[in-house]
Amino acid sequence: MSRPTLAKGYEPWDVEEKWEKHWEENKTFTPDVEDERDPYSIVIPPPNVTGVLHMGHGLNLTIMDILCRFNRQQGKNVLWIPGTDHAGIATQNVVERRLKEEGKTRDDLGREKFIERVWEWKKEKGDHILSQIRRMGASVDWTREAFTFDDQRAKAVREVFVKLFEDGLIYKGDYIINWCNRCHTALADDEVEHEPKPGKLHHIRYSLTDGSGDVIIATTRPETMLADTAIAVNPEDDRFNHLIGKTVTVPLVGREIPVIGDTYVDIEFGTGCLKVTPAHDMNDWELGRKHGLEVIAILDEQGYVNENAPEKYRGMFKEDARKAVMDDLEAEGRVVLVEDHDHKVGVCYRCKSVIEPHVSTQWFVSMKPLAEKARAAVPEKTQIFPEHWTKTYYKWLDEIRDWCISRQIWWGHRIPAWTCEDCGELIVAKEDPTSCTKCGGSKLIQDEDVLDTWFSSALWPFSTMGWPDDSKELAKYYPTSCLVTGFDILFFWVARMMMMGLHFKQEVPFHHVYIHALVRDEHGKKMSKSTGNVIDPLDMIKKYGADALRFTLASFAAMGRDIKLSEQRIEGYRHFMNKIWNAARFALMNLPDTIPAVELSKAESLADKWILHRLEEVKEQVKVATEGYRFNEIAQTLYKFVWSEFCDWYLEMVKPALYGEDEAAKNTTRKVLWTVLSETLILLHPTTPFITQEIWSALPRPEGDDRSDDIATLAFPEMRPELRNPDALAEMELFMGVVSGVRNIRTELLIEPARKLDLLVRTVSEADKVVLEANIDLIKSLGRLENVTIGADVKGPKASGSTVVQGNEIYVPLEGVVDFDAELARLEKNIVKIEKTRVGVEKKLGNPGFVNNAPEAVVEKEKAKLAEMDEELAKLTQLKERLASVAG
RNA sequence: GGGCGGUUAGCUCAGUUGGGAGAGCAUCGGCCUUACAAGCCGAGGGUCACAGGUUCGAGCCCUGUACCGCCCA
Repeated sequence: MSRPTLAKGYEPWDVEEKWEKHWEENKTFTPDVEDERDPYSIVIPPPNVTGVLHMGHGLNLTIMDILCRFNRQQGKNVLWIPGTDHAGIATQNVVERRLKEEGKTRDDLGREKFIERVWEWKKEKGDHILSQIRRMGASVDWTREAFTFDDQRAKAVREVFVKLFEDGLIYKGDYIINWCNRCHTALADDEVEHEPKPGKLHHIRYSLTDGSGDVIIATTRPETMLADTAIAVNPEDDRFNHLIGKTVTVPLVGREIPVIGDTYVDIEFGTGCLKVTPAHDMNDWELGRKHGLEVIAILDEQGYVNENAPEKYRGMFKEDARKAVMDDLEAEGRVVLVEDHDHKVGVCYRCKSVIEPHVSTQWFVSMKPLAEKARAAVPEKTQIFPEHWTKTYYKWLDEIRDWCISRQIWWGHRIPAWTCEDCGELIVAKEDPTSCTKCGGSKLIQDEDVLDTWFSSALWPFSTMGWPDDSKELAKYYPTSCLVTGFDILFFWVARMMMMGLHFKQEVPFHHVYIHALVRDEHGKKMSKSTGNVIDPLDMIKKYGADALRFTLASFAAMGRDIKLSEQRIEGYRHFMNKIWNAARFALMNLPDTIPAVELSKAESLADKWILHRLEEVKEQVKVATEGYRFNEIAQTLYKFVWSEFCDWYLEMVKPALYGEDEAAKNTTRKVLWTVLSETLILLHPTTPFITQEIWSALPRPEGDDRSDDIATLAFPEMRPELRNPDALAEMELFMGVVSGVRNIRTELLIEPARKLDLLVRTVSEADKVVLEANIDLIKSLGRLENVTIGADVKGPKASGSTVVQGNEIYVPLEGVVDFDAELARLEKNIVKIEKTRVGVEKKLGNPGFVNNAPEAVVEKEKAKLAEMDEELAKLTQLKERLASVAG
């Protein structure tokens, strides 16, 4: 078949689109469930269906894709399930905003029509993010795409709700919840974010009912005093503990309330006296429950004062009520002090409006029994990486409160609970009931509320595999191998999946959890639209290609650190893509249509032996790094190998052989070049799938190599321990040292690069002499040299640029070429440099503690180092003196 | 207030059982050397936040301090 030729520079756009389509159309990543090989499975953290791809998704997808592609290479049966999340509140908000543009509200449409509108919107716009996932190159199985609100997932949700209800783990009750006035819904504790806001601390005087004095309390929310049902002091506070048991009168209201004692009260804070308002503060609610206090709510669901407050304030919005209350207190002379006080205010994680604690009837899941099992499973059944997140996971589970799962919105799984209008029976059922199970009546009213989106997300690892139905997928791929996510949803999501997995599958949902960093901007700020510092992954893909973006993200993904992304880095790695591309172009220009069948062990040239040795090391390093989730190490290892070794040295060294007449040597090198390139492509493939695929498909093969043109299906390169060759590594170091030495002399003495120089090497050993002589032509070409003389008795002219490489003296004759002062200075610089490190080593060896206690190998190494430096110093000094005698 | 993480070159960051401080970018100098100027060759640059401790030896382990960030109350 004819193979494509490569363009001069790498143009990612067409290439990426081509392979993305190819993979999806060929179902390359749809695994065979019947396949007997070991499974490896991942479920995608479903992005909001309303969302657009951001850098966090980019990182998340890159990491999962590296893992999936790598495990395919390892011969695993890999399943990666994609999908989206119906994002109840967020999605409803989006559609409501659209309606508003038409001048309508959701109530104008009614529940049924409104939900139809949301589905329409979802079809039209909602799947946008899925195409963005495709652009990242994610090797997901598109045939198994799931949605948290589709029919199969709805079935799972009902099953779970009913089962939990029957197990007594779901209940309905009055509780103080976080209420978003704007979204008109309850929020779970962890859906509330805390933002620092400037505020005031108001000191207000209450009078003891018995007339024996006053109590001054401090509050940030004076309007809630209308709902006070107690005053609390710390029983250890000698200033106030004598008040416990007395009563005070609430100003403006006239209600008589008790003074209670509780160590919860912070003696240092404010006045040391706390007003207790169970209906409007989370902590006060707890306090109220503990002390059996009355609960009086004076604000309604929209934030207006209700009929439980004195008539004067009714109908006022809370902010206005605050002002009115303060004015009236002022008039009564009860305001003692108002001071500035910055405090943290809870805001809705969706709309950022201030959260109002609110007492209402909601549905809850009892967390304690579920949490205990989820806690116990880590780290025995599920390990968290990096490990330190385990502690945070425990802490949250230990302090967990019941989970409020009802939401007062329309877009979501409606709670499968019905009330019989005739007898009041509550029916919870998987199938919609037609008649009351108790009285047989047919007037059944379904609960208006829907479930928290995270309720369905919590089932994701098994609901995506067809649960509650029996499925081959569940048998094969559950538990999943690894969950990859950011720490911001460790609680929202990960812990709850653990609970649900353990409760319903009796097994953890994943063996590993890899927590990756948050992506921030280059100054460490969280990227947000309002700050305007968002780096859009799609923009980056358009500019630099998906591979460059992926490689950048991988190279930044060191464990346990935030990522500060800058566009410059992406640009830098795009250059790397181009480097790979051009190395491949070079190879293609110099490889025949059929790669010669030469045994790699027959490779004789230093370059071949060395690069094969390095390739073995790199294969091992990449494998170990990937297995250890050290993605930055994968990137670093490959970058260095490809650029600094393969391109900078190997390709330069094989040019003469490839251009030469010696057919045997040429064929060996062709085979080695092809091997190193093709295996490196496979190693790079999980990180940069597109460019490696494109090159691979253009690459010729040896006779009998019938591997697929699709690099995504190839196995990890086999390890060839017999090609490891430490001698070649050492010889190469000598070779590179000599070439670099010459180059250094040339550049530092400002000799024109084009000018041919001579070189004399006085070798220190026969072995070194053999190595250098064997590669004399390469030394000439890489050093731009004319005549090279190597030998133990070589005498360099005094007027030379010179240096010492592993004891071998290097002379570049410079008579008439250079100014001697510059060379003297250069030698001196080298001497000083070595002397500096010598001092440290000498000191170390002079310390008996070191010589006696350190491992012998370490001591020997230091001794050898000292000897080498001494030799080098002696020679350099001699060279300097010789030159000085001529120059003088 | 409690918990967690961070502090290494001008910038962004590596540094895995404690044993010669590294990379990329940026900077400086020189090159269109026939795969690549998105490139090549070379150079400069660091009291590893601070103070103690353990050790023959600490960027790494322990204690404390300062500053920055995040989470929770």
